Amino acid sequence: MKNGEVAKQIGLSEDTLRFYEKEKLMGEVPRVNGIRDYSEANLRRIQFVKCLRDAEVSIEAIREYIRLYDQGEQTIPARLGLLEEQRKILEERLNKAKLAYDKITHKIKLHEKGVN
Amino acid sequence: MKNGEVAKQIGLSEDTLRFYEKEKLMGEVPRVNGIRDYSEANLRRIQFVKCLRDAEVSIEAIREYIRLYDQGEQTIPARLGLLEEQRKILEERLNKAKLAYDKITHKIKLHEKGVN
DNA sequence: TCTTGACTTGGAGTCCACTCCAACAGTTAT
DNA sequence: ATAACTGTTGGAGTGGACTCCAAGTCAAGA
Repeated sequence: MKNGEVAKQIGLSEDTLRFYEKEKLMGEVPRVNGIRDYSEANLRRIQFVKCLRDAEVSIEAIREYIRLYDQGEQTIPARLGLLEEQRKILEERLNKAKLAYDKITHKIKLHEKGVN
Repeated sequence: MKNGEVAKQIGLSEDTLRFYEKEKLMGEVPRVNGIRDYSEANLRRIQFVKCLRDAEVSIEAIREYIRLYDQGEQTIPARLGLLEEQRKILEERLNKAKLAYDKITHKIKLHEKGVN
């Protein structure tokens, strides 16, 4: 599958896909006549990366996770540590979003009641 | 209350406080001998802005909300629209964070079971 | 054969939200 | 009164994550 098709299917720009490759988030991407031909494994990884990026996990953290992953079994403890860390960050973000959401909801309610 | 004290109390850098003022997020900040002397109203606003920024609401959106707020009652409908919009964005973010969180949790579980 | 269109690369540019800095001023402690 | 501290301004610099662009290659269709 070529870059343009993947971009369309996954919902990322072609540039972003190339950028992620440069940033070592996707491992080896095979070429046919110099043209990218993403494998199934590539696609799964892109999906995973996109999911993490959607949740605003940093490129840096994703790269580190993948670097470990590609080194095999003995990095599992390190990977676990990294995942837990990201989980904490996400939890924090969730809480902050929730808080702002609630404050906004509260403000809306005040408006609706004509209090404000 | 002076810039440094406010920074310490609220948990923002002094530069950030000045930056927010430049970006029109704080309205008038009174000066004594050219030195900022934040009022109670200023402080409440800073708190609110911080809460929104913690939830990653853009400076742009915050500025717009505040611009409306400072124009009084007749902007309430517009403000409501803006708040609803931000609420939607936050909801989206929450969902994405939740999704990534779940995927990561799932991956951790797989590791714990030694599957991966 | 010529054009169109999708692809390649390396590198520059953009946007956002800060963050740092130089140069200066006023207050406080010794 | 001199140093240390805390503040001021305008403007430049930073880091992250893209996004755009020029110049080129290659394959397929009119």
